[in-house]
Amino acid sequence: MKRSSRLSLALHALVHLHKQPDAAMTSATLAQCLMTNPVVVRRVLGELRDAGIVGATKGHDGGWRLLRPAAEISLRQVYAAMGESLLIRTESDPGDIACGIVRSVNSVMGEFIADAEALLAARLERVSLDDIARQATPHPLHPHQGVQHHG
Amino acid sequence: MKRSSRLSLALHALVHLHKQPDAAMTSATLAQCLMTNPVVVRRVLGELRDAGIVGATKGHDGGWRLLRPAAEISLRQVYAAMGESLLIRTESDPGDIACGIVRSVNSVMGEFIADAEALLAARLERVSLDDIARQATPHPLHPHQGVQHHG
DNA sequence: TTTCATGTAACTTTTATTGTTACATTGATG
DNA sequence: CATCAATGTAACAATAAAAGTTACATGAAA
Repeated sequence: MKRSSRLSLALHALVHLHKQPDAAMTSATLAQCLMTNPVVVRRVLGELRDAGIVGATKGHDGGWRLLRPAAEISLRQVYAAMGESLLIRTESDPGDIACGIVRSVNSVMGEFIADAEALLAARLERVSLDDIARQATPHPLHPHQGVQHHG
Repeated sequence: MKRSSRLSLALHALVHLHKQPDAAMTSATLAQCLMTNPVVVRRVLGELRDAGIVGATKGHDGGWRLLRPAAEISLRQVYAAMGESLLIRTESDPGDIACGIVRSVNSVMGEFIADAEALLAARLERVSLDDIARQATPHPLHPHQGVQHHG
């Protein structure tokens, strides 16, 4: 896996854990599913563990498990746990801040970004891990749920 | 300038052009203001030229000018001209799409991102280049305008 | 026709991310 | 208690994206 974000990697792993609720999955197994490296899996899931979303056990039959039902894990929680922003960085180099124009560009954009972050977080709160899992194996009577718009 | 986005570079350049309406500014002069390279300036402003936001003239006394009043240039237009997304990429590697879970993660996130893009664009439409310029040299009676929230 | 500017291609450097190796740590199990 | 199997983490290598640089063609004005 070359060009993916940690967020979608995390979601992918979480859905796998959700679909295998009876046994823990090792980083090695997950790495095969995600086409990446076990250490990368541990790095990403480690952050979700610190946030109380998954649990890890060592030793025989150890591995990773979901700690909560998928319907109670929102994408907002996942993305907050990763400490990642959905928005690109727009600030300039620290050296530039002497210029008043740079400062005001940073200030205006910074306010905008902070505002937008909150807005996006509120929308991510409405999508759960279960929503993704259901779309992966759609129920016959509810073939396409999709993201909830304009709610 | 090492770690900055093209968008804030563009905004910074545009404010400089706005504050010097009588003469064209060369990429070399702008590069000094922005602490970067003339070619980088030309690359960024070239996209704004294609979008009709700035004009470039060659030869003696040539350089860059704003083609419209700053109050009529919205940040949405600028960011659209750069063909850049404010949101990070979340898709996985093309090789992964065989997995149904990856497809549904991509699908859910893709819908979300598209939705969010539209939302952010609508908000950027409300901020103009003039808003940034006024904050850089605040008017005594309106010392701090800020970004228009919740309007 | 000389000069000064943009336009652009090609390449180098830098930075961030991801992948990898190696090893310490911890818990179950015989 | 020794062993095996897993996570935890540090350190390093490889890769990709972004920015910086050089070089030169093109066009407009004096």
